[in-house]
Amino acid sequence: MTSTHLTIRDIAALAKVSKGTVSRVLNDGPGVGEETRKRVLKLINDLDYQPNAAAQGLAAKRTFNIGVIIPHTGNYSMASAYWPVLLTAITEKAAEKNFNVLLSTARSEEDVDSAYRSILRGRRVDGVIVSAEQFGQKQLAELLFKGFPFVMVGRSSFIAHYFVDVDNVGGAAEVTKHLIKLGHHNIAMLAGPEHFPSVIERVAGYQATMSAAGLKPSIAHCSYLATTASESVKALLAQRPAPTALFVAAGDLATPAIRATTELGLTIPADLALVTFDDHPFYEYFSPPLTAVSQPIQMLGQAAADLLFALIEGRQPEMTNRILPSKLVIRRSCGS
Amino acid sequence: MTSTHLTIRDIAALAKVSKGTVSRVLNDGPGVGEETRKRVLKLINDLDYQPNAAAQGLAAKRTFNIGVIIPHTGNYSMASAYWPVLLTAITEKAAEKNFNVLLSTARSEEDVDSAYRSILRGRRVDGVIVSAEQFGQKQLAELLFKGFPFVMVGRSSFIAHYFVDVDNVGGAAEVTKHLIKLGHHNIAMLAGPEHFPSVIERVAGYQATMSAAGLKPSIAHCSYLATTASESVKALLAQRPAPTALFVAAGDLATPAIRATTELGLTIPADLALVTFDDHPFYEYFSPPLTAVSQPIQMLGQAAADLLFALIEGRQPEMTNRILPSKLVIRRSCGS
DNA sequence: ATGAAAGCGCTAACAC
DNA sequence: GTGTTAGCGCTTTCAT
Repeated sequence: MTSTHLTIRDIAALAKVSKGTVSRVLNDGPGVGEETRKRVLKLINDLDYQPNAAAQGLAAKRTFNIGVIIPHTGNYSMASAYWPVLLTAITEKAAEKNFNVLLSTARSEEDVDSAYRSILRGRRVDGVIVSAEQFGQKQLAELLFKGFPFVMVGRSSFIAHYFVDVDNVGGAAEVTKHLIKLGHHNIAMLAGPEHFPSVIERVAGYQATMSAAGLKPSIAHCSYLATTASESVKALLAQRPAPTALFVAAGDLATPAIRATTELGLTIPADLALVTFDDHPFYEYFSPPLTAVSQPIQMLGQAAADLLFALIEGRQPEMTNRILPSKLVIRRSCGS
Repeated sequence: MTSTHLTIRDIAALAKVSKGTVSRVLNDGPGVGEETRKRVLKLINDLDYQPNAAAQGLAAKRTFNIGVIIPHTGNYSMASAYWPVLLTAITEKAAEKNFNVLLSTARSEEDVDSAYRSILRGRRVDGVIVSAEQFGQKQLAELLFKGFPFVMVGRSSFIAHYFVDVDNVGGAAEVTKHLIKLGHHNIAMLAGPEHFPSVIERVAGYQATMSAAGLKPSIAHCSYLATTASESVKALLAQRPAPTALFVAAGDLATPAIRATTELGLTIPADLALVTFDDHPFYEYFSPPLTAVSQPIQMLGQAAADLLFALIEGRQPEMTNRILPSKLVIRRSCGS
């Protein structure tokens, strides 16, 4: 940036007013005559003047940036449309408010911490949207303690705060009911890591529905790594009587599960009905097309951003959270 | 943020040195005694002090942020793994350098302009990575004129500058050769909008290979909208003699093309061999599994970031661009 | 309604 | 090697 930039001084001089007045115009503040306001505004537009963000931030103690911290367990999860869509929705909401989005991808607990330090401690953002499951308890507690605006996507198990989430219990229950209605009695569930809230909720929805139908639940937990997922599926399917249906309760687990069934020589849906959580535009083209629980990802992002901006602007949100309904998209893998 | 923050003053006072010395320590500058450096560093660590980014930015004229402007033509392109993977690669490279990533998603020319204004004119970033195809000519020219560090992902047709790109010509040629080797003579190509450099290059690779083999090229251009893509495919396949192979030269066009063939009652690969550009982890599970040109997306992101940081740090990059090879991933849709 | 002036928390000369 | 000081470009009292 060699060229000398326009500053508020320049505008003030050209408009023959003080910097203070220009600042008032800039911030739509009161106490400026209609006459002068117009004159200053015209100058700003004509010269394409943009205030220096750092200077504004330093003086006014706000950055007009929001932070978004997203986890990515390996490259694989990038195959999912979840994060990109969420991020886009958030970015668009932010743009409406003239906010920018500062992104941090966190691969590990360590990354989470460094993201936290760099973004939050350096006061680069006015608020932050975080993934509950991956964000450390310690950092979360500090945010809460400091009263720093933040909202979680997905509820946290250890902290009560603002969050948005899909109705995991309802979604899982719907899947289970559908499978039962199709005549299945032995319905197995492949779930993610045990302590994750979303996992706990999906398990709860499944278990409650199974019990209500007098059926015996059968659950395997696994990490989000493809190999452990495949192993878990094989273990589930080795049980006797063999499950005739499999509920894959996490998006990243769908293809590993399919691979495992293929390796086992099973055909979907003839030998095994399969339903997965979190839909994807490509599932329609799978062999067979995948029945999936569609999450309102875009709405989750918008809701998270709305909540955050309410917090940032000091408005007390009416609700401390938003639980959005999922929708079961029935294709062929469940055998209907 | 109610709690009062630690500043450089506090550290200076506690260490019984001046702010200047603390600043030197902070920036690994010379002229600080080993003794004092240690003492200050310990204080910084113990108190978990983080300098205020706005103040640093204002004083030093650098932000430690880089901007990334990504286009998204509708929600659909978010199904592709392209942007998420690119973004992740960039973010990780940035994290290594202790830079943050400021994200702008641009849906339209208008968005591009507002992203530009807000990010660049406000001097919120030290450099920017942009998608050539979507970034306006005017803004690009201004960046160049000002000597502002930026690199493009995908080459621009109207501006010569630093960029990274996949070998579009080579990738398209490889696809075409493969199809010819499989015995096809009537190979049609579905390409994106005519004026996009990536499209032009892929068309060139296809045409050259067809001509060299004495075959007649047959190309349909379409927008990235699913409906126009489907129509173009139908038009291509209505030609006589009918094409026996279809080269879909853009990732976003693959599923619309498949849908069109299905609607036409054609079976892949029996009636029509199909190959697409830009691979996706899910293609393996399609019916039939899709043969695709895999782009080194992660490496593109890393290369772009490397180039940008060289520019930001004032090092003259050895190369003005990086063209990375693609890889043809053969599955069943091409009939091999 | 407007101007003047005091910072915001840093960096970078420049002294010593 | 270390302290002092003058800004960086804004916002925000406080006068007028």
